Parts: sequence; C-alpha cells; structure tokens
Amino acid sequence: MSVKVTLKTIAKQLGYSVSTISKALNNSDEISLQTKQKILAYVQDVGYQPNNLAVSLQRQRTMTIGVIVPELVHHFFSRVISGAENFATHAGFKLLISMSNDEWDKERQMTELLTNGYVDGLLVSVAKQTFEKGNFDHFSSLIEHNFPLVFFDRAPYGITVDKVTINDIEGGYIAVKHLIEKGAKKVAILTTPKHISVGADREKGYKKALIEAGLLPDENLIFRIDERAPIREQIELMFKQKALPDAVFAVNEKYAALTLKLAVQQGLNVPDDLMVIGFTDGFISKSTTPSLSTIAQHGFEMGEKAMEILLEKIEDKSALNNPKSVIIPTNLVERESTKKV
Amino acid sequence: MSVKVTLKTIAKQLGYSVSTISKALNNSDEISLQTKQKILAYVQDVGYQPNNLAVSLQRQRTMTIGVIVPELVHHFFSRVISGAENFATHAGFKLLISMSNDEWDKERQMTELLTNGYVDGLLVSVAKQTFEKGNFDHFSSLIEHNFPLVFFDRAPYGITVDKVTINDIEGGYIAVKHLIEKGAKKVAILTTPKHISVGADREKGYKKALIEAGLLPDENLIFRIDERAPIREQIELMFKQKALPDAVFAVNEKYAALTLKLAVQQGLNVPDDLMVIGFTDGFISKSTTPSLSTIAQHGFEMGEKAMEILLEKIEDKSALNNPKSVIIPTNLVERESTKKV
DNA sequence: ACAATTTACGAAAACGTTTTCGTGTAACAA
DNA sequence: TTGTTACACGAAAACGTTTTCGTAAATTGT
Repeated sequence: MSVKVTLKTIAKQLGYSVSTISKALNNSDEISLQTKQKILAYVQDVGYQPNNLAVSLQRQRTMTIGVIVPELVHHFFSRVISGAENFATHAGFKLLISMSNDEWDKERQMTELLTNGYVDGLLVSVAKQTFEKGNFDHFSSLIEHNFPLVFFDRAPYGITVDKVTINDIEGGYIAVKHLIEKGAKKVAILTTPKHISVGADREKGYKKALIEAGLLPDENLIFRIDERAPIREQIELMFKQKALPDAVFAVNEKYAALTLKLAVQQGLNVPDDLMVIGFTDGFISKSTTPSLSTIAQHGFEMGEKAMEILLEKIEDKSALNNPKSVIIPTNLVERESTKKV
Repeated sequence: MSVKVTLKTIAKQLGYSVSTISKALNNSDEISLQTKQKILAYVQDVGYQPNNLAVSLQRQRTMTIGVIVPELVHHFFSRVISGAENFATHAGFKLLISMSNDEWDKERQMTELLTNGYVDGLLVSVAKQTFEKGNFDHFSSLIEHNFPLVFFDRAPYGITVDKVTINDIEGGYIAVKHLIEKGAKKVAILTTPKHISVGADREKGYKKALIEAGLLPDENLIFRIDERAPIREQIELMFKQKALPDAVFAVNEKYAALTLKLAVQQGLNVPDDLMVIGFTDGFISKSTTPSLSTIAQHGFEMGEKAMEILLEKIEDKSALNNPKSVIIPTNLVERESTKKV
C-alpha cells in the first residue's frame, strides 16, 4: 500500500519547501530551471497527482460544469450534452453529468451536491416531478445567490431565468400543419399530462394548426399518456374508437414508434390509412419501417448555446442582471410515415 | 450580491466560535440544546450550505462514486447506471457520471479528474479507442495505488482487475444456436472490429454454435463494421452477396434494427426469408415491426453487482487482494424476427 | 568596493471545514 | 469548605493546495 504522495511529502524528500514544489509544478519563473527539472523528474517518477479538492478550494474555481438531466437514454438529451461538452471543452471546462430520474428530491439533492463546491456553473433540464410539485425553491435560492445557472429544454415557470428552449408551440404547429397539408381531416394527438410544459405547448401548436385549417379540436382525439401506467394500453385506446383518426401527432419518439407498431398490428397501412409524425429526430425514427416523419430539435446546438450563455455568466458576473431566453428553431423532417401521394 | 455565508461569518454574527457552529450543525452533544436551536434557526434563515470541497478535504471521504461510460445513449449503459445508482443510494452514496465518448484521452482525463479527490471509488466501462491503443496506464496506476476501481461490461485485458461482465461468448452461442434450431443453414454475423472484446467474444460464440451444428464458419459471412464509415452502406454489402444468408446475428441493437429495415426494403420477408437476432433488450427491439429477438443483458443487475463489489472494496481495503470477476447471465428473448413456423 | 538590483527560495496565511484537546464555570459529593 | 465531575464552549491543528510577502545570496552597475 503506497502512501499518498502530496506536496508535503515531496518537499520533505527533496529538501525543498512546499511552496517551492508548488511553484515549480506550476512553472513559475521564480524557480530556477535546474530545480524545476529536478522536481519534475521526481514528480514524474512517483506519479504525483494534485488533489483537485484542495486546488479548487484554494482557487475558488473548479473549471467544471454540472449538467442535470431528467433521463440519460433520450437521444435528445445526450445530443444536448454532447453540444454542451463540445463548447465547454474548448473553453477548458470539464463536464460532470447527473440525472434526476425525473424525481424532485433527487434533482434537489444533486443540485446541492454540485453547486456546493464541485462546479462553477450548472445546466439543468427540470424533472417532471418538479413541475408536478411546482416547487422550484432549490433553483430560486441559487439564483438569489447569483450562482451561474442556465436551463435548457424544460425551464421552471413563474421565475425569470436564463434558458434556451425550443419553440414547442411552433413545433407542434408545424407537425400538424404538415399532416393537414397531406390531407388529414381527423388528427389525433398523443401527449403528456398538462403540467409538463413541453407537452402542453406542443398541444397548443396542434390546436392552433387545426383551427387555422378550419378543423375543430376534439377532446376525444386528445390522449394524455400517464407514464405511471402501461403506455401501450393507453395508445391502444385510440384504436378502439368508433371512428379512427386518419393521422396522429405523437409528442415524442417513443409514442410515435409505439403508435406505428400498433397501427401495423391492426392491419392499417401507414401512411395510407394513418399518418404518423413524432418529435425528436433520433435513431428510432430512422430505423422503423416505414421511417417516421418528425420534428427535429437540434439538441447539439441547444447544448452549445446553453453552455455559451453559462460561461458568459461565469466569466462576467455582471451579466447576471438581464436573463437571456434563447429559442432554437425546429424543423420538419419528412419521411415515409407521412409520405402520401 | 449576497456575500457567501460560511461557518466563519455565522460565528461572527452569532458571537460563537467556528467550532461551536460546526458542532451544533453536526448535532454534537457537546453543545447545549438552546445554542443548537439558536444556531439552527439562524442557519436556516440565511440558507447556509456547507462547502462540499472543504468537508471532503477534511473528512478524506466524499461519499460519491464516479461512473465512466463510453456513451450515454445506449439503453444498456443507462440500465447499468440505474442499477448502480440504486445500490449506491441505499448505502448513502451519490453518483457522478461522465462519458468518455469512446475516446482514450477523454477517458484518461475524466478518471484523473474524478479520482483526484472527487470520488471515493470508480466504476468504468472502457472506451473503444482505449482497446485500440491497448494503453491502460491510467487504470493500472490507480490499481497500484489501491484506489477502489471496478470495471463493468468492457474490462481491460492483460491486467487482473475486479470486473462484472456478461459471458459474451455464451450470449453469441445462444443467439446463433437459436437461429440454427429455427432452421437457419447460412447465418451471417454483423460484428465489430476484432479489438473490441465484446464483439470478438460474441463472434467466438457464433463460430462455436456453427461448428457444433456441423456448419463451417465462412469468412464471407462475417461483416466487421467500422463505425468511422457509414454503417448502412456496410450492411448493404451483405445484401449484395451472390447467395444471401438466411439468418443474421447482429452484435448490437443498432445493427439489428438497421438490418431489419434494409431487409424489408429489399423486399425480403422477416423472418421467412431472413431471420434477424440482436443483442441488448432495449426499446428499439420491442418497437420494430416485426419485433426483434435478442439476447437480454440485464444491465440493471450488472450495475447493482458492480456497485456492491466497489462499496465492499471501499469499506474494507484489505479485500483488495483478491480481484473478483463476476459474470451476469444472459438469456434469449424470442420475438417475431425469428418466429418461423 | 559599495550600493542597487535581481534571483531563488521559504514562511505563513488562506480556502472552509472537522476534530482533538484544553479550560473555565457550574453542579455535585463529602 | 474543598475536591471531583460534568457541561459548554473555544483554540488550534489538520486536510492539500496556492499565493503574497519577505529576504538572503548572487549579480550587476559605477
């Protein structure tokens, strides 16, 4: 069991003071070339690594950014993380990721862990349960203390914050307008419970497109999925309706893929009998047969932009006064599931 | 801009010493009930949060575990993380996740960041590029210094380490044996380059099953995908062969889904003309039409087990002598893509 | 040869905690 | 009363760094 090697032990071994060792390792010009080399050689030999805790504590800076996402498996979130990381790396920052599991308490716990010393700034997409509770205290106290914080995709409501999101209303609108242009007369929506803002907004866009086309939104065509129950069964309800819809807008990739599968099982032809469009352009949408039309969210750019804003706030704390709200545009990706005529 | 509140500022405000404040907050019985209450009340009021860096530095313990995965999007990895987190939470530990992006340098950088103070132990699944380079120095130096480290799924070769993996040879064997039992005579494999051990092992299982059934492995039926080039085109090569295979074993979910899609595009009926089986039981396999048979890996249990071993090592450093190697069993999940007759 | 400057290093404080040890006062026993 | 014990708190060291400041010795200038 090798004993831990610190500046102190090195200093003792080499007969220098701790400060000399530290300066030599930081390449200070207060130290002569010879001693630097001697120290460097020894340090290499014993494989010394500085203790990050001590360094950060002293420097009052960690050069790392925390990211909290609700879930990791989502293609979209992982794209955001990649974008954020890309930007951060170029600025010399590292990333520490953690997931809230869409739970309020875990989210609270992780933001406290990270913000009390581990990171210089935080990027977060808030948990579903947090929206349900409507309790954003763990964030507002950070904001009060001027801790650099930027939200992405899912931001708290009721408090003004820096955020980069997509225009979900517009995304929903574009999707449904596309369906209508392709001839749909009766379009259903598979969405989330109302308290999830992204789902609610996409639903608003859905209604807007319907009304604009002179179609009346019909509550019987709106299916709000409760993820605590089996999803498949809830989607099946749609197929049990007396008059089937001729198109469906699913607010995420998972619902879209499931709808597609169930439709085929029912003997329906997609897109001829039923058109399907999803949200998020991940691997799933490309790999189904027929492939799924969808609204692309550009997570990578969202991550980059969010990180850019965050680093600005870190560099220049005075920029904290005017919260920024950036919107990343979406766009339609047309594939086979809506390619009618 | 509220000034940062520390033990020192609290002490000054309340007229106590720093040590008294600290003890009160840690509920030491050296402090009278009255003063505790007074201090508690004040602390609540100003919203004091201890600095984790300082606490960890002093305690020489962080109560957090680092996890390094190659990628986040994979369903399998995120299941492992969930399992690990589940176990860790019960033991009072938190998780910090980071991804190597399958790059050697990023992997090295993150292990150094995490192990130099941030975490008490590390769980890692090694990056593809690390296998290519064959350079595991960043891990062996940790092992030399007795830092608690456990690998999962992808472990380094050439050095003995604690690890929990699946039996990839067996998994490949089971998959191919299933295809043969269903009547396949000419089974192709879509695998990774040879240096990726999981791919190589599944290929071994593939060959074993073939030989056992009296079929000769044919190099023309082995397709090693290079992910730096377009994957789709490489799979299409398989369909351009003079004599098509009647079954294919894809070593991961992505390749399987793509194969399925391309087969349908070629006008082939799956499973009648071509059977397909994948690896990893994620959302994709369930949502395709036809749904994909696959080998389930049980990532959640792998994560739990890996964490269990890691925490044991942390608690009892003497257990470091005999590295453990645990194997999580796999099993066949039969779905439509192989359901012939 | 002497002052002025530069060079090369060390002492000590600081970052924010925890913890060991010491100590003055109050309460108790004899 | 005096001696003992318990109580409630403070001083200071420690965790492993960085950084400011001070200062001998070496170098330079005249």
